Amino acid sequence: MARTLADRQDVIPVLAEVFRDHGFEGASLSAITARTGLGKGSLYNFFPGGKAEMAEVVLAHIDGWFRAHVFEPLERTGDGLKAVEAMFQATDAYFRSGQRVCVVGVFALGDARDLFTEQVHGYFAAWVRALAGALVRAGRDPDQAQTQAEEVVAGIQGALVLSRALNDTGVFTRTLARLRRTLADD
Amino acid sequence: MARTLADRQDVIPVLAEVFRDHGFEGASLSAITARTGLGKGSLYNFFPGGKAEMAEVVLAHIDGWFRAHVFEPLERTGDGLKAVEAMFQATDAYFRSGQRVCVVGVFALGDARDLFTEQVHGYFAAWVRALAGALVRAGRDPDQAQTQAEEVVAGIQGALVLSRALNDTGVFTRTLARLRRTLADD
DNA sequence: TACGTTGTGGACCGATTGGTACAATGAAGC
DNA sequence: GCTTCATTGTACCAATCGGTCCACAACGTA
Repeated sequence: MARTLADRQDVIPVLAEVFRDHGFEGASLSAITARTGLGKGSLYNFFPGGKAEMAEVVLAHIDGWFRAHVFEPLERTGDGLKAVEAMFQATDAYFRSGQRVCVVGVFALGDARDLFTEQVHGYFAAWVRALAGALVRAGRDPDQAQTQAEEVVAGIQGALVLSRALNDTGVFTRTLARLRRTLADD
Repeated sequence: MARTLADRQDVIPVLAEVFRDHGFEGASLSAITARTGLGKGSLYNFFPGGKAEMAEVVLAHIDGWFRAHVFEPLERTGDGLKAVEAMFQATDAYFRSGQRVCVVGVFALGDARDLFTEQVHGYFAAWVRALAGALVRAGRDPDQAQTQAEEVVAGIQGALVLSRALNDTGVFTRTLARLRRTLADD
């Protein structure tokens, strides 16, 4: 029979979408096979640790994307407010204006949190910390920066839950607009 | 052997906690049996429609609690700001200051949303609508009321996600305090 | 061209799933 | 006290789960 020749790196974003759509438990190997086109021999060849390793790799991939596009720009852009604006743009793009949910958030609310405690914690802690740092560089005092960072990250997560529950991506868009204004005011 | 004699109404809150902790798919019948102490004969006697009916009953039960303690007080209390404050107190109590997550939010992010679309949508739509109504009675113009209601409900959901991810219920408490201030200002 | 290595797909495995069937037990009524 | 009915627990079912194993095919090298 004709065979797929695949590359591990190419599989990871597809895997991410399966976990995003279905959660950790809902993402069965048959759902993964259907979406990736790869049989178990290939999947276990790329990910000898099985499904848990697939999820770990997906979390690391997402963490890497956010590190490159959100956390490090927040940490390194001199102009704090510019950094924050870039964060909003990257986040809006990543979540496709509310059309896709946050895998880490999905994992946080389920049994997967117990399996991937450090990755889930680390992702959110890094985001809050990086954003607080940018706000401090924008002139906020540290306590206020921490409070606003928490508000923004929680606000984004909540908007994703509500958007999906109400089937209305406008909720996400309006929330980002409001959070932008919140941070612009001083 | 000794048998449990159970009442359907008593089982529902216990079922709710299983779905809250594990999500819809993660809540296997064996997990439900372990937590409720009931075998399948009893579970299927109470819930002939099986697991989907158990989840429906749980969602209806939660909806009923929120209707009684949150949505209707928001709709019926003449003093809009008093109603809002009561909502915050009830919500804080229900989520035990961030120690327990929102079943409906958990379902919203997973495959269960597709099974329980109307219940998930209805719960959040009712909450936003009731809160917006109270804010209008408190003197906000309707657009502002709607925006603030969305902000609060999304904020609560986001705080639950972040609290659980960071294993820090302080996030929830601080978020409620901030949302209270947001609504108190005019 | 032949042989060895690597990657693939899917059959098969034991375990668990949601659900069904039914025997046993307890309660209620006569 | 006996009979009937309701509730219970669990054996059993087919299906699916995550994972293992292996035959086969393709590719690379001598």
